[in-house]
Amino acid sequence: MARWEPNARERLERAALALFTEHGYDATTVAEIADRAGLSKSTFFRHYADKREVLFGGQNALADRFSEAIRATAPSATIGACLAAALESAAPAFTSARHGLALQRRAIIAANSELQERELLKRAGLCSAVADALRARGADDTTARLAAELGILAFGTAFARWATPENQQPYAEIAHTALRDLQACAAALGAEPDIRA
Amino acid sequence: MARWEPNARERLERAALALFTEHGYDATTVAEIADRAGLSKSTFFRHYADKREVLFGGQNALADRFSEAIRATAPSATIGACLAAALESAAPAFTSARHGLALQRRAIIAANSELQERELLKRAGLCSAVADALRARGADDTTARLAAELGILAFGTAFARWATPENQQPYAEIAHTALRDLQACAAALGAEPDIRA
DNA sequence: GCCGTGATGGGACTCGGTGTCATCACTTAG
DNA sequence: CTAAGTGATGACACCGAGTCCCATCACGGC
Repeated sequence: MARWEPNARERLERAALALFTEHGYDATTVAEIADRAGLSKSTFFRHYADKREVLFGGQNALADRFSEAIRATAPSATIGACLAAALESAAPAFTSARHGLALQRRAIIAANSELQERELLKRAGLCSAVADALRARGADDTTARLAAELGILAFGTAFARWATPENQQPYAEIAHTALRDLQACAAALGAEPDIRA
Repeated sequence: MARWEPNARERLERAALALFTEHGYDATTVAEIADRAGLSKSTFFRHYADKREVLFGGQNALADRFSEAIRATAPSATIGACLAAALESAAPAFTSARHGLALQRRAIIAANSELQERELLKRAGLCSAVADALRARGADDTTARLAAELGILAFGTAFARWATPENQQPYAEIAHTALRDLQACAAALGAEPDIRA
């Protein structure tokens, strides 16, 4: 595809991660990122719409994975099974090899609210992708939205637990327990006496 | 309190809402907003940390209302009742008198992803406020987080239904049904057979 | 060897956002 | 009544994100 050095995006992401970790997100200039990647500011913005976006390249692929995983489930599968399938489909992105990078990225985002906003937007994107996929299976709107929210909540919990310095457990296991915890919780809340003021 | 014209913030918010509606968010300059409000760019940033923030002044107050409403519930109240109390406490902010402004604001935000990001951040703030309040009542972490997420989801649904041109129903009723719908849904999802891949 | 295509670099420009300093309105002490 | 103090403001300079436009260079096909 690309000519010259074909790894432009990858180089930019590595450079950004390194500089953000070294000097912080705010203190790092787009020009500096581009320089370290051997590119120019113009080229950076040709690859990423935003300075923030350089940290969220993978997030976009996740939405597709989730949708596809749900679309691939048997028509008889329960909604819970669909969510489980979606969360499992993300496993390849969270191997132990990427654990270090995930920690670095997490620390950067935690230190900057601009980046937290972007992460929430990406998460909302995941949410609507899942909800759409569920609706396509025939779930009604409210159920699809709630189930998607639940699924993404479980995903968020699982990811947060996985991306911890002490963690040694593989992502798949963590995701599984997170999902079951939430299911139990939902049952308990749903079983409460009717809500009256 | 303030001297000169004491309505600086209010004037800025009105001016911003008007200009955003007229020319769009992106095409409106902070200097233009300040001009129309009879102030300067410097003063704008003294009142709002951000250009976006001028649309989200009320959101901060909501978090306090929610926390306070939950803290004020009887110790015997169920979690569902706490959520209901929180959502009801927001009613004064959503009177029919403010319906028009809410519609305007909603349209502006819907047209700009920067503003959607900010709204998600504010919503996340509401979420952790509610979760904190529930934890303070003794709820365990997972339950508090899920319940808060559920409550804010219901709030989001209710607000979306309220802030519609055709809507005539008062916010309180809408919030009540949104909450019950979600509770029923949670029960259904929780009652599903155990989640296995 | 020539030309089209596409990735790149460079520079000019706008605007959001920060920081500093002077100014003005109003208050209070004397 | 005046002088000092306080707080909101305005004017200005400055930096960096993001946009636009145009020149350039590498590679493939002819």
